[in-house]
Amino acid sequence: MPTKNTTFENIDPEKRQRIMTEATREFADHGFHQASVNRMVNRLGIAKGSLFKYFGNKQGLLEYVFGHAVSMLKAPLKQIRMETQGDELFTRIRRITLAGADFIEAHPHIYRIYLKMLFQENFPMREQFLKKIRATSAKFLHSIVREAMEAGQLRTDVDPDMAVYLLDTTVDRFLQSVAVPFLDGDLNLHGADRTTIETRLDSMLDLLRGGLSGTVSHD
Amino acid sequence: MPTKNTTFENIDPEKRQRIMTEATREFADHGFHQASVNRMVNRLGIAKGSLFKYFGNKQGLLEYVFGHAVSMLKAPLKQIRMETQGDELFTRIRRITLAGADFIEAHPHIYRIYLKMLFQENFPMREQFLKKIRATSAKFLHSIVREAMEAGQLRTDVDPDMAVYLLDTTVDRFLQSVAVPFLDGDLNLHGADRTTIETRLDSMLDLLRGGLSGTVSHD
Amino acid sequence: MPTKNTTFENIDPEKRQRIMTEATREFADHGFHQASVNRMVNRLGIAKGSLFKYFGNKQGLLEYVFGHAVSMLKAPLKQIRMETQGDELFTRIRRITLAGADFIEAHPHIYRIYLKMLFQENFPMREQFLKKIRATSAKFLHSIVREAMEAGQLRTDVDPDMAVYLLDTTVDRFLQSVAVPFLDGDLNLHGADRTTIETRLDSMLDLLRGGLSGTVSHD
Amino acid sequence: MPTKNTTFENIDPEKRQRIMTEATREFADHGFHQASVNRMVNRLGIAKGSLFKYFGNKQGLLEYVFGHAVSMLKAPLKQIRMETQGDELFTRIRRITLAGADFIEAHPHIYRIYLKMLFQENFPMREQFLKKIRATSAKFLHSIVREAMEAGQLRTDVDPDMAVYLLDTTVDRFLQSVAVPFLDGDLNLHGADRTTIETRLDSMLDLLRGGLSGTVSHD
DNA sequence: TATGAATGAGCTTTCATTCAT
DNA sequence: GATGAATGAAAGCTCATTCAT
Repeated sequence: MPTKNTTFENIDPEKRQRIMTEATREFADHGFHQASVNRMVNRLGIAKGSLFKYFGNKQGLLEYVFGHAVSMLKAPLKQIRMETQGDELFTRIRRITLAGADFIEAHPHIYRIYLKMLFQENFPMREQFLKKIRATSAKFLHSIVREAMEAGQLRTDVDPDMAVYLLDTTVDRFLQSVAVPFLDGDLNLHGADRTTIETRLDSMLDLLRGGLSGTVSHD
Repeated sequence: MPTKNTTFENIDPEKRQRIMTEATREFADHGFHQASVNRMVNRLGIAKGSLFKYFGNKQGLLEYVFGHAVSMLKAPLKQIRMETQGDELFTRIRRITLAGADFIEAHPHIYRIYLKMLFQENFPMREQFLKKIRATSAKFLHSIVREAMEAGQLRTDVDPDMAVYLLDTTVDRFLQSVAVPFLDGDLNLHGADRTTIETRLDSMLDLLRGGLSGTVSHD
Repeated sequence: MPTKNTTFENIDPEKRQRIMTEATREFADHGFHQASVNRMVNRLGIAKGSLFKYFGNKQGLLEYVFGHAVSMLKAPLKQIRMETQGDELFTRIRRITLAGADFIEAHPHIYRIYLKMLFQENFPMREQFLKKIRATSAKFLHSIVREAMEAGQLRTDVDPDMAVYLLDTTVDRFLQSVAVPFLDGDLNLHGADRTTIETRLDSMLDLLRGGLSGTVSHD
Repeated sequence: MPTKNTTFENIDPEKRQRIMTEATREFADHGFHQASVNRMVNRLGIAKGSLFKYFGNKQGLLEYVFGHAVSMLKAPLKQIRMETQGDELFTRIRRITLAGADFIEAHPHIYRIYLKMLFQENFPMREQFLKKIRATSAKFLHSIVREAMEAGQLRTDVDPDMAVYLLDTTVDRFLQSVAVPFLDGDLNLHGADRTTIETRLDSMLDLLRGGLSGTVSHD
């Protein structure tokens, strides 16, 4: 969540929006250390001192951007959880994944910051940020897996942790495939249109459903 | 593969090895732009000019390091392909995944460079490097999927591209879970011992096998 | 003396006092150039623009602070001069020195500003300020030395200027020893209690009396 | 003493000298925080990076300058101590003071750095530097006071610590009077010629001798 | 061939001061 | 009269790269 910051909160909302957009883009393009405050203020056409007045330092800006991003994620996530209450497990996963794809399309920079943070160990606040994100995600998946087990939609011999992990992995990597080139194999998911994405996702979930819920041949 | 580089190839092999190790570590720790040639030469105790004589510039060094890494990957990969010729699909996948885990444990820096490259768009040579790697991996998986289909180990209605994608995804993300914190959920794969890794992998492949090859309940 | 400054003189006296205290502290801690107007207004919780309205610029603030300090010095100095009228030379010096130590204890920041000004050549208004202070001090000492000579309390062959210088030096350095570490040798004057200070001062003046008056009291 | 610094020690001695002179001047003029590395390199006509290569950072430069200054002080101090072995106390003090005045005239910047350090609490390394200097000075004075007492040149009832303090004070302040305006009263010691300095010093020591030794020479 | 001193553009950050509200 | 957002020059410091020795 945003740091208490009276100056930044008091300026013209349109300007505020431009700064957030530009900063998000810069961090998405370059990560933290390689992001340049100079570049940002030059592109924004504002004074360098202003940015430091708003956020204290470069890391403060990052934290604000991150807080802003998280706050944008919360609303749609909560809505989906409620809307799919009672639905079958894979229907829910499908909805979540597509919502993720929509979010990535609407806010590609935010997702790229998240990916950079995952694989750049010296990203500031990395541990705190990632812990929070992964915990939220894990709690969510655990709850829907539990509900699915109680509804008899999952094989009883499946370790719930493993099920959560597999679903997480699949959803996560699917979204990476949509957002990042080189990770989508011959499925051409990167930058694909919505129809293609849905079709591919359905195929994939179908295969997963076989393992998680189906009768297993080698029993 | 290594750039043609007569000067570097002619120096004392031990020194050559130390330089490769140090450079690999630096790039793994800091990515490309944030890696510091100063730090490398200080730690190595060699002259800065030497490094530039050998590799022209920082990017040249990276390319050499990358070529060196790829050459180290080829041998074990080839060996596994041959050793598992004729084995069942999931047995082969299992072998490949465990070989990957071994490689990561033996050469953690190389794997971290690869991960950094995946998600840092401004990594030099990124496109070329990743295309080559993913192509190799895809070709390999396609060939064993085809062999599995011909041997009747896969449902006939499964799209081969989708099967390759799903296997790739699963193996890839499993290895990330072993190497990177925050990606292993409650399975505690990160930094786990060999036994744990094997057990988890078996559970996971079991679930996948259900989907890819098993009798499907909703047929 | 305070610059004519109607705006500042008209504000709430308590606020005025807080500003003076904070500014004095800041200049005492950091000298002139290193003092930060930002820090002051942050600590005071007032608007930056207000300070500049009151004093024009940073130097104006310093001048006001200095004038304020001088005005606080005048009263006790005048009182001592009158109270010790007719007393023996060293009794007067003793009273003055102890009054100085009291002032330093009551207003440590003021004394530290004075010391900083002495040895920082680029302190604004330095020449004017120091000339005024030293002139006051010199005039005072000259008058009591003259009175002492007329009263036959000093050797007749002593150069009055030299006597003034020696007394000034001794008093001045004694006060520095009380206020600044590293200047008190093994006498431990820095931060000492009043009793210790008086004892040390008496010993010292005793030795000086021997040289200046030609009589050694303890023989 | 100078930090181990191979790069700086390897460059052209003349350039090295120019850098030391310029840096000493800058610190003498502006203290530490207000001293500008930019200004130094501009005046020197060298690259900014070079200075940081030599000394790591601004503080490293200061430490080197300080070490250099101390090393320049040691030789003459040692020589005087030996040359005046067996001389009468005040003869020794006289020699030391005049040597101090010579040093200040030859190296005015060094002395001004010392003064700045005394009264600027946030001078880096201040405690360590001052402790070392004052300890050396105190040890020296203690030894010659002890020798004087053993030779019967001091009143037996004088506290040796007090004698050391008084001598230290007097010498120290005399040197300040020579180096800094506003501290010399009507004696006009600041910037005075050697003859004037010697005459004033003799008068002053004469007065001190009266108090410390119990004999008044001019009676 | 190997060295390492020199470079200067670039970085993040601070600050006194101005002025529209 | 009070406010506080905006400014931009200057600060300390890092770095890949060059080149004379």
